[in-house]
Amino acid sequence: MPDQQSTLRAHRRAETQRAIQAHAVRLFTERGYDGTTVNDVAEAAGVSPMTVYRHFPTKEDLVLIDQHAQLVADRIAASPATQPLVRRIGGALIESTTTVTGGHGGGDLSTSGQFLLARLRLMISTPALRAKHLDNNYALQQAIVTALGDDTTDPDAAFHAHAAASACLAAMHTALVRWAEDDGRSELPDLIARALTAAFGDDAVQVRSDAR
Amino acid sequence: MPDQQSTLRAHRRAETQRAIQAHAVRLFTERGYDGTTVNDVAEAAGVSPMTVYRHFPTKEDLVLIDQHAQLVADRIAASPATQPLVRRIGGALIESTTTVTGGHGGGDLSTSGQFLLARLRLMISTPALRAKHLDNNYALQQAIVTALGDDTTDPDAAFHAHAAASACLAAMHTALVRWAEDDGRSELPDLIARALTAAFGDDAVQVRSDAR
DNA sequence: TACCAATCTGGTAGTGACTACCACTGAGGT
DNA sequence: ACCTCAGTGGTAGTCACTACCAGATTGGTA
Repeated sequence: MPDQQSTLRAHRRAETQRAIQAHAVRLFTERGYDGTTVNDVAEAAGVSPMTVYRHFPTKEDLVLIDQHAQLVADRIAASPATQPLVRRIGGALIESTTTVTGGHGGGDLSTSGQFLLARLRLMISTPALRAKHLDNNYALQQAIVTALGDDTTDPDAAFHAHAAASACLAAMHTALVRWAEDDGRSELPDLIARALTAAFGDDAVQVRSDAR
Repeated sequence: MPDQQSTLRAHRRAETQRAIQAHAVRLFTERGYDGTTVNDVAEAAGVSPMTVYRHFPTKEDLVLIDQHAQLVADRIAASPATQPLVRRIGGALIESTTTVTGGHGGGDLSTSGQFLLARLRLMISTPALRAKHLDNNYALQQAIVTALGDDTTDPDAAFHAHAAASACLAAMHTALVRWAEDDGRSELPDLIARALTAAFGDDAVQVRSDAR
């Protein structure tokens, strides 16, 4: 069965994709996003401009592509439906972020953490990237509402879910900005929890083990 | 003094700007945003493509430009600093929206209301417009935090303000989407109030005179 | 082993948004 | 009447992105 149908092919594809993205983020950081053409990225990665477009539909996706959304949606669907919306969503955001950043202990970041930080800085400072990233967050909001699984027939319930999800994601974005300003020195999950608390009040976030 | 320095000139400038935008929104609605070129808009408005770019820096701005942000910032600055953040911000959003939509009584919309609705529909359905609109909301968030006037030296206070502002704006955006889905039949200020309540709880929105 | 099919890659020639750079016109104030 | 300058238009160019087509490599098959 074609599950891992051609490991070699898939692996090579993933590898060139990773290489292109790495060169892109490096060049964007060095020369600026607008000061770097897609041709520059292709040349640096040793491929043709065509190949870049095959792996990344747009120039923005060279920075923005990740699989965070799927992670969050899965956590949402797995959360107990008895809790209030904001807590379900906020909890999923915090947990999935913990997975991504890895439970490193406060100090310096791993290589992947530095890469994430570089991408985040570009997202925040470059208007085109920031705009598309916010739109991706909007798509994530739709996914979250779907994953909540509450009855979609009641328009009021759907409205409630959308309002809660959008507000939670906005708070998370605020935490991401703060994290980038701190150069990743703080614990991102803690920052998200604090942002949620700041927006919704103390009862919005579940009591945690308080590892601070 | 050059306050109203050349009424005729300023008036003509504002008039062509308005005409270009009207034709743009009409064409985008008829043929789709991506299916309409800036040249098409220029031709329909009877000006050269150059002139369009003089008045609107980007194609997206043909739909997005408005002065809502200034209205909100003014209201924020005028709000009493004693109230909680979410209430100050939410109140300003509701009040400024009431100003924009005009206190019409439930039924059909004025011409300007229809125009606003058409623009909003484009913003929601067109990815490029949606992304830039969300980024404009992000800029508004910065403006709101500044207008709050709380001491900017304390990073924690600033973080709190950003989290609250972003969450409020997200809730408002949810209300805007719902309003567009209702074809503007509901009262937008009421929808915003409901979205804020859905996200933050009953105590987030001030009790209103209930003019319904 | 020879063959087929699908995928990966590269090239060419566009379209369309947007940006210099320059020239013309007409309104406002002296 | 003259000067200034904002407003407008034209040309040529850059760059993101998209068909359309062609060669190469890999995986499975007769």
